[in-house]
Amino acid sequence: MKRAEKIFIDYLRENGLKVTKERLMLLDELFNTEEHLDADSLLFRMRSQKRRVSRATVYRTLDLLVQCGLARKMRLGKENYVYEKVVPGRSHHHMICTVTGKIMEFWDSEVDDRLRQLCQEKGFRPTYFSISVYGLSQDADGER
Amino acid sequence: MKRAEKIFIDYLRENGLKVTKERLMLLDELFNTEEHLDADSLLFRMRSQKRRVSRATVYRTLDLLVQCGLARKMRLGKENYVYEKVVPGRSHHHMICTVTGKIMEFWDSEVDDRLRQLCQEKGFRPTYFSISVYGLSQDADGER
DNA sequence: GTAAGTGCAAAGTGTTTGCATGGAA
DNA sequence: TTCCATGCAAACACTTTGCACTTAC
Repeated sequence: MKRAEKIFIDYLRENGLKVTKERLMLLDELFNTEEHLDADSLLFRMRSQKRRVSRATVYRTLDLLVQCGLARKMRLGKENYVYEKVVPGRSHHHMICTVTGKIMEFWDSEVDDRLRQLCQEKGFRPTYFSISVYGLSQDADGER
Repeated sequence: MKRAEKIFIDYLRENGLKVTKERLMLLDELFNTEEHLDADSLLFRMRSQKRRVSRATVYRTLDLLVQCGLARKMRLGKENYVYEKVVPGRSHHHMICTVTGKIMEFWDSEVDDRLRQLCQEKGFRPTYFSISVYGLSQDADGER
């Protein structure tokens, strides 16, 4: 069994919740994509594989995945929420191209360390940092 | 006339738009508050001063203010958009307390410089950085 | 006088919820 | 057999839009 699946199942059992095929299918789908997904894209991906779930279940399951730490829920400048799997040791930030919509991930310990230091100076206890850099990716230049 | 008002009026004239009392009142109100406002709070502040405008006009005017660079539109983890005035030389990021909802501003050239450098390495041309640090502010500790 | 702005209410959007039915434990 | 989960549709919260009337220019 995959690591994430174990975490999810343990979480469900510990909380008196049920392990359903819908929940496992959604977990699987989220972890099989590298991209950031919104609820609708996830729903569409499920349907294109004939793994039928309702939109409500998608939202409810994504919530659970966030609660047990397997997913992250964000807004990246769009109107809707996007979700991404959480992989330990793979924390990262985003560069978002305002022309193509493309999202690049990056991470840098120097930035994170400095932010942590600033928090300490202000007496703020950080849970997590969300950095979104908006601008133009290389491939967008031609399209302007 | 205040700097922001001049910018706004110039922008309107240049674009064949009209300078209305509603638009000026809203600009004034936004620039008279230090906080981040959502459309409804702004509407409420206007009403409490008997400066009557409709909700639609609030949204439409905030849009204009964003377009002419006098306001910034963001999501800070909440469901709705918040707006803040843009004051030159006062760019900043946010620390958001997940318990009290309190928002602190901060700015640090070291972080910004490092981010700019990272962008350059990736061939990304940044327009702006949005950093949201979520966590607990000092006054939230007692409430847990 | 004319084009643009306003307020209102209706329509949109993305997300959440109530309820009857279905399914895991 | 007992709750919990699901699917559906209705409800929601916030934002945008169409339209008749008003106002800046």
